[in-house]
Amino acid sequence: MECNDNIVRCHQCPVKDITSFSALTKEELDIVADSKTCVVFKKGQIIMHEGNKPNGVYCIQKGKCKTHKLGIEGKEQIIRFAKSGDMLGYRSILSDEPLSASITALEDTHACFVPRQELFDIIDINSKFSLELMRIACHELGEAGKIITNLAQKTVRERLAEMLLILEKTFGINEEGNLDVSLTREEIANLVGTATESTIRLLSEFKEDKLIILKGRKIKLVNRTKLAKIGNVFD
Amino acid sequence: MECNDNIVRCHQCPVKDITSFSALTKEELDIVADSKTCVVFKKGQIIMHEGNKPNGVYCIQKGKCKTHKLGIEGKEQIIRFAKSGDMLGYRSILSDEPLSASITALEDTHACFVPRQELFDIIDINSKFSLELMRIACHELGEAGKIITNLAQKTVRERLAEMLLILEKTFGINEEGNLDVSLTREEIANLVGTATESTIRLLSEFKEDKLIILKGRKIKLVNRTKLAKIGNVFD
DNA sequence: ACAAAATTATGACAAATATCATTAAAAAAA
DNA sequence: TTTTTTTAATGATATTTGTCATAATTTTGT
Repeated sequence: MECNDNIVRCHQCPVKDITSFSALTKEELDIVADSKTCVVFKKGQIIMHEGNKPNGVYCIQKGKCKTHKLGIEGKEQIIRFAKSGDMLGYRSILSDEPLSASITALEDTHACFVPRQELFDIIDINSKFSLELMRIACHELGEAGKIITNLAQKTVRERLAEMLLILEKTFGINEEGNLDVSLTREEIANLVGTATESTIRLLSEFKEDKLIILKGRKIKLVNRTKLAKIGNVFD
Repeated sequence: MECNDNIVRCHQCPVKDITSFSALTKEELDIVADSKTCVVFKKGQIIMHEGNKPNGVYCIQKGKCKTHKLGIEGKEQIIRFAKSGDMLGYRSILSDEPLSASITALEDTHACFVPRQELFDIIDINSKFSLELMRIACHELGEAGKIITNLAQKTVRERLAEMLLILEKTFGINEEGNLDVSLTREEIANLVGTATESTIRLLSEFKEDKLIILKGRKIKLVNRTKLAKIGNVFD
């Protein structure tokens, strides 16, 4: 799992410019490069565990993760996703609270661990970096408000239609034109906030109505306009 | 509405120590004191409007507010509350996005407006203040995750029971022992994410079952243990 | 490739919740 | 206070969604 070959240092990291670390000076990036550890998580592996106190954050170089909380009777609720360039665990570090959710790799994921202290050291000397962290946290807070409103007011059908569009926006599509993320029906249900059976039924309906094409876990969106209409998506 | 009598300057402000401004030096607090404007909002008045770009934040000295988003067909969704010591509009300012929600006074509310530029000036020179802002935003993000999980997994009945306990925790109780906040049934519904009629019915049930006492908008919690059990509240 | 395990699919039914309609009560305005 | 408006209460009914059961299919591990 540990692959501490710092041959690719942060300065050459392909995701450097899309992370908060883009706000760092060359010297500050040295601090990160010297203290960071490279790690690979296998598909399905838990990266961070709800309730724990992490010693730092992970910066995803390549891969996809889900952030999920334990709900009633152990049922998983997926809160959000993370992909290349995203930082994991910063909420817990910056609020000085235990992790409010677990993070699990959806596919093999390469990430760099940056220790807590180095983060705080940089926050202390670089207000641009601090602002960038605030921007991310506050943006996420706005997104959370949208999700809350949708969960509270939309039907399962509406939420599922919207979620398919969100998944495409988040992960894009692959060569075959399918959503570039593989989720079980149960995971989709845990994301939409419904029973697995309901998700299966509604996806089948969408397929019947030629809005999507299903091939196992491969999902291809066909009629985005109609999906947006069903999902009451206006933006 | 404007009451720019700076007789009570920030240094003597009763809520100074419970706000992020507690991280400021005397000199930095001077900057705030010199640039701030005192304002009073009447009950029901909109303080900030969803979609707008605010020019600064409000710091609540006294009063209560609701933060609410427009949902499907104009239906209001209450996202969170704010009270003495809370800052309004910081999410939008720090993410440089339009307001994701409106803020309305639930009762006459005294607040101080601090212009955007002064905030950024202080962020630039005081990392302790920046960290405090991050702490608040990240804490709220954790709370949002809990709300998402509850909305996705709990029944309306469970959410209403839990919400009564949350309202008590947030606003406390007054001399008469009632929740120290006055909300219409519709507002409670818009908070819980259900139809007004369902809220009315369930509150009546809770009253029947001697869990609460209702007198118009006055709500007194009687059996908190049972409410917590119904609401699947464990903490 | 094969067996075992997990996931997906579908039907039947139950439960929760929304909607619409109407009346009663309370709060706000004149 | 009195009137007007808004809010609360309640019944009847429709709709949505969840639950349980079972079978088919796919994925995973060996």
